[in-house]
Amino acid sequence: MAQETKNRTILIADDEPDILEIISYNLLSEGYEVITAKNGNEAIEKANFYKPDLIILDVMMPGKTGFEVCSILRNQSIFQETIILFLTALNDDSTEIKGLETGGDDFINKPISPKVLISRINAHFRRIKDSEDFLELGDMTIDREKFIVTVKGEEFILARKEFELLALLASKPSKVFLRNEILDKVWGTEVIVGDRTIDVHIRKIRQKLGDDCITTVKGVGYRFK
Amino acid sequence: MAQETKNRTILIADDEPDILEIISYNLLSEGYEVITAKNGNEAIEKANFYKPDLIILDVMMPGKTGFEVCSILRNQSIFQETIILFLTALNDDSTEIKGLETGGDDFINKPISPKVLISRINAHFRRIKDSEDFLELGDMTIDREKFIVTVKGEEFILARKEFELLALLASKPSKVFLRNEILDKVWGTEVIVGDRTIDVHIRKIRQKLGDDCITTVKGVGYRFK
DNA sequence: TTTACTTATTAACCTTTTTTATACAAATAT
DNA sequence: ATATTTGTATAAAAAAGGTTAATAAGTAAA
Repeated sequence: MAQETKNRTILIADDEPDILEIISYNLLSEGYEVITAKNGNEAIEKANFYKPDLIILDVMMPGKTGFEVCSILRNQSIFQETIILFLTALNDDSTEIKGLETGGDDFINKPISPKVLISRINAHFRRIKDSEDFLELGDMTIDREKFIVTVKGEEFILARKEFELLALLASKPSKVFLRNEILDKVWGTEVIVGDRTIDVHIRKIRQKLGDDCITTVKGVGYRFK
Repeated sequence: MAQETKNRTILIADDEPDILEIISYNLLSEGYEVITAKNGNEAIEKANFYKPDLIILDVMMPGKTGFEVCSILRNQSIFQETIILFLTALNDDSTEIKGLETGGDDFINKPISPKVLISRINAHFRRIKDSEDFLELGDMTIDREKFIVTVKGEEFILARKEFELLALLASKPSKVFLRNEILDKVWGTEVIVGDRTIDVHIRKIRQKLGDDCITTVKGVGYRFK
């Protein structure tokens, strides 16, 4: 399992440097990208900057507690789907329940066995499959790593925004993506673009791959296939 | 949280009747449907029959162990997405790791706190939300995510207001929605539209899906089916 | 660094669809 | 029967999206 790179980023927030180091070491050797934070506020900043796939929060931290960090992040739309786990030495039921009800996905007691932690993390990732690197949809193929789209064996080269837009729509075929949703995920929340920008990109994709791969749902959004 | 029905089924397999009873009681009062099994083979049979959304497996059971049951189920495509949790008194790391690597989603040590168990179960269900976006009503199907309405397998495309109106009426079949209620929920409180607007939309829905799906209750409002 | 080229965005304008208003017919209740 | 409410056709208004071309911003090669 180890060695190869997973393309998945994990943020760990804990005020004990030892814990940070042990966990980092183990996650790195499993192939995860690791970001660390020493307190709650740093965790929020780094989460926003690195947009990790999974976040490990110590409950007791100076400044903001793990629970507070979790609620704040869960209120941001980009962290709605992020896996969040709590870590704590406080081994009591009500704390655990509070953590899970605050929006946490798992709750792990210290002392931690690195192997168990990794197993749990892997188990959580097993359920997430949207960011797969290679999509095969009917006669179309989308390779996120090589940035290549294939229709009936023929290769097409899309520009980056075109590609990301297509990949997003294709990640859930026949789901209608709202314009806001598209803007959030392809352009990010900070960037503001005019209201014809999406259309123009859609048009270019259609021009290259054919009109029928993306359908418009007027007043709502766009849908793949 | 308790009382209302969740429309979610949980299968519990354990050879200790006491455990079965305690967990059943707690899950039932949370609104879950509960199925029980006394051993591994029974668990497999009942899983296939009831197709539960979540399965709780005791590791040590006569006949087949929880791990064996898990592998067998995971090999069947219908249980690929099912949430599976293990329960055991064996509190050691390697067992836990084995459980998670066998395809389990969570691993809980006995003795169990029913409240913690429920919190964990709720946390797992929080990630699965497809059933809310999808309505199935007789021979009609309304998919809020895909914005598709289906009648007897045939797909219909409705405009946004038409869709929202239908989805509202269908959200509580046979409830009569007052005109004001409809205006509030579909148009919002600020917008003011003429008094024939609803009728016109109702007409268009009837035109597309047939006259009988929405009935008029004169002087009161409209009702689905 | 400059040049050539690609990509991203915007603005202007066009087309289509959706939504609403109007007018009148039909239905229903009192 | 009459007043009230709802149904229907039509058309206007509004909204949404499509298209094109121009411009800005990046990138890579010379």
